[in-house]
Amino acid sequence: MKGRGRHNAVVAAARRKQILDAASECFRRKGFRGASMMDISESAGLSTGHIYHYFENKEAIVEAVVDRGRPDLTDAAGAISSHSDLIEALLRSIDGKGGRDAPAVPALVLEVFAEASRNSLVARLFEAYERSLEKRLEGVLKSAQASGVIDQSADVDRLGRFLKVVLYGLIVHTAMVPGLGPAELRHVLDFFSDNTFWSSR
Amino acid sequence: MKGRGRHNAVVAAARRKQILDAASECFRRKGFRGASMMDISESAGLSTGHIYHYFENKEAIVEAVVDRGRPDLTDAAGAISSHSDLIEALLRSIDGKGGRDAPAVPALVLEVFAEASRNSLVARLFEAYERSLEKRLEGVLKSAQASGVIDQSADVDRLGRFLKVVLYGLIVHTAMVPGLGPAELRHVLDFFSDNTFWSSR
Amino acid sequence: MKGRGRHNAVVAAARRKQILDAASECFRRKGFRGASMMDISESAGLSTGHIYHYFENKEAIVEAVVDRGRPDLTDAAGAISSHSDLIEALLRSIDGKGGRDAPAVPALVLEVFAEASRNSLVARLFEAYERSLEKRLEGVLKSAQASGVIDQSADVDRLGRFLKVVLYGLIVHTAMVPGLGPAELRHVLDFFSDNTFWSSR
Amino acid sequence: MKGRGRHNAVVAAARRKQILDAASECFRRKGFRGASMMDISESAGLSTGHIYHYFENKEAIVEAVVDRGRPDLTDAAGAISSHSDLIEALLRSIDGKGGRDAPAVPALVLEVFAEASRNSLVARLFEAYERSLEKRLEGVLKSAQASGVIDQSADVDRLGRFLKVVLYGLIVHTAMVPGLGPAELRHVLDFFSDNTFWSSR
DNA sequence: TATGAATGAGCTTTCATTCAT
DNA sequence: CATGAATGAAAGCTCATTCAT
Repeated sequence: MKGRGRHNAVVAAARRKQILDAASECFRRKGFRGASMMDISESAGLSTGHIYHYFENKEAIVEAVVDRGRPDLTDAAGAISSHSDLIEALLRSIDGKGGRDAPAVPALVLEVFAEASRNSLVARLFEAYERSLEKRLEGVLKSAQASGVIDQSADVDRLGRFLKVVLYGLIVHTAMVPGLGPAELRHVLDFFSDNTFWSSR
Repeated sequence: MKGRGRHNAVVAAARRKQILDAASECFRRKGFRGASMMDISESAGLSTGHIYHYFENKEAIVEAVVDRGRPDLTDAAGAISSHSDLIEALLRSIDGKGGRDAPAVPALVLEVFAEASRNSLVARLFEAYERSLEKRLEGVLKSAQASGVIDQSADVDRLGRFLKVVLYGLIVHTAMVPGLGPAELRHVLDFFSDNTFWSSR
Repeated sequence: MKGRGRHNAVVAAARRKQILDAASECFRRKGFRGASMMDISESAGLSTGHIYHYFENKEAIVEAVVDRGRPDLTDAAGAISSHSDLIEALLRSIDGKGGRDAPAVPALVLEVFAEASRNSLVARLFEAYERSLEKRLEGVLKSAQASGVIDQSADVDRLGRFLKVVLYGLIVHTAMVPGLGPAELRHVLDFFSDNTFWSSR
Repeated sequence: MKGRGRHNAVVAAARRKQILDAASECFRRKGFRGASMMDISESAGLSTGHIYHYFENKEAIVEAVVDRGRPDLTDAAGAISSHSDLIEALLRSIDGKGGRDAPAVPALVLEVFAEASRNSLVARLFEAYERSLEKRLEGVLKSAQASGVIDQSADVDRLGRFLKVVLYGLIVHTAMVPGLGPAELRHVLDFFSDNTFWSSR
């Protein structure tokens, strides 16, 4: 029974992921309100009713999707020993590579931005998102400062706050301009590095 | 008949504004999809059916709301003779003071960002928004360069592109963080001016 | 005042005709339910509200349109001295030339047929239509019998009843088959005359 | 799963029939436009929304109702060995006994006639109806000719075209005159047989 | 566990009718 | 007489959610 229980738990986790993957894709394409439960169930390959075994309602799915989009902190502390490392680390914060369970697709993040301004639960989740992002930036910047990429005298807190805003802007920009790849994003960030406080160039 | 016609035109324009004001508020609070025609009509103080005398359908209202949020270019060319002037001009681009018929409320702009990625008409209007913003920034930066606030050797184009991203980020930030006022925004932008290419500080 | 009164009556009659003409056309194209009061008012070239000065409501317009479509009896008693005369007289009963104030356009008559089976007032008007048609046929047939075109021994009553059914069928056929002109209709009726009771051929 | 699938198919077919029966009755009483989806759903005994599991929209219901009213051809080739047989076969073409899945209720056929002149899809279905009727008449007449009921020299094509018109007229007549039973219809058709080309009387 | 039939509230939109001007 | 702004009651349709199987 215990073995079966554990097996069930594994299957249940897989089902939840299956549903959240489908939901994320639907939300990205149609928005939280535009995507119907049937869209999601068809996309996930199971029946509409079955979804309600894993999530209480649509709202719960939205929350779960928003929640797992939060940036992961574990791998962020990689060594930052050059400009390139820094830029790459920043880019990873928005291109989804730095996500936890799922890529933080920009178009979906925009949806979260919009939803957060009217859904208090999503707003709270967004705050967690923001905290994660700040922590991550702090880690990256301190690592960069430790290796001398950033000048010792730089105000890392202010720099972090500014960078957060820049990353938000990049998320918007990436979602809106279809063909925007990492190369173009790097150009924007390069400008940033050209005109500042870096110790070694 | 002519007098009546003119009177009607005036009243009609007032009604349209009345509807768009109500719709903007509803959209801001509930989103484009979440706000119902009844929400809008009640908020505007007229019957649901009556709205259809002024707008063909809900989509047309969305378009009109999005369209009138586009930044105005006319007053952007004020003289930029100091850092403060520049920062103020930039802030005006996002706090709605620089709008045309209506303030570009950040939360509403977020809605536009999200909607643009799936509604082609809104996407086109967003492009116009982006062009307006670019033009406006170009004007501001050239004015700043002319008066020596920005160094002659600065690459105004790249600077403009970067600033656009920063402004997008500020819009997101402003919409998400409730108590964020001009003072805090100025702090973020101050950082920008501290670390760059300015000729006179 | 009296002169003005009479003038007003003339204008009023003209307005009513103007409205009924427009309504007939709209009803023909969209059906009684499908045509809106706005369709009719636009087509008539006056305001929606103004129509209510001349007709109590839409129902009254329907009735008036149905009523004036009733075949006219006055000119039916023309001499029937040959087969051709007879066939032409019958054709006139359905092609609208025999109408009173307005042509009995087949597609509109179909609308009346359908409406009559559920609208008791239209049903009563249809009965009047049927009586008129019967009277007309009786007149035509008696005239034909008087001139020897139809045999004296023919049962004019039964023949009339049969012809009425044939005419209903022709109305349906004419409305449904787009290119159906008088020539084709004559062919159908010719068959009728080929195989019957005519005294002189 | 398979058993359930088959069961579902059976239930689904029953539901479709249930809906179409209810819709036919509603359409007959109120017309295609006059009958609302709520009328139909209440009459069918299920919820409004549920109907949309079986039909894409109201238009699809109209089509299905019109389509299944088309005369069936399979049983039309019964032997026609007497006048009575012929008359009965013709009557069966309009009284619904000769229909496929559902009786072709005259009042409903009138609705189709009227609708066909403005709804292109119904128009196409009506053409199929007309073809079916023609085929059926052709079969009946050839059978009658084979058994000598109709003279060998008769032009069966022209006769068929004429009969089609007569049948249309009878449909109109039947729908309009409430108490019209088979007996009266037979009288009208009897007249037809009295005055023509029959070989054996 | 899994299905999808079933519900009913709510959506956008249309339209006959009224009425202030 | 004449207008068309204004109303509100449906209309067709969608969809989150429930539940019998």
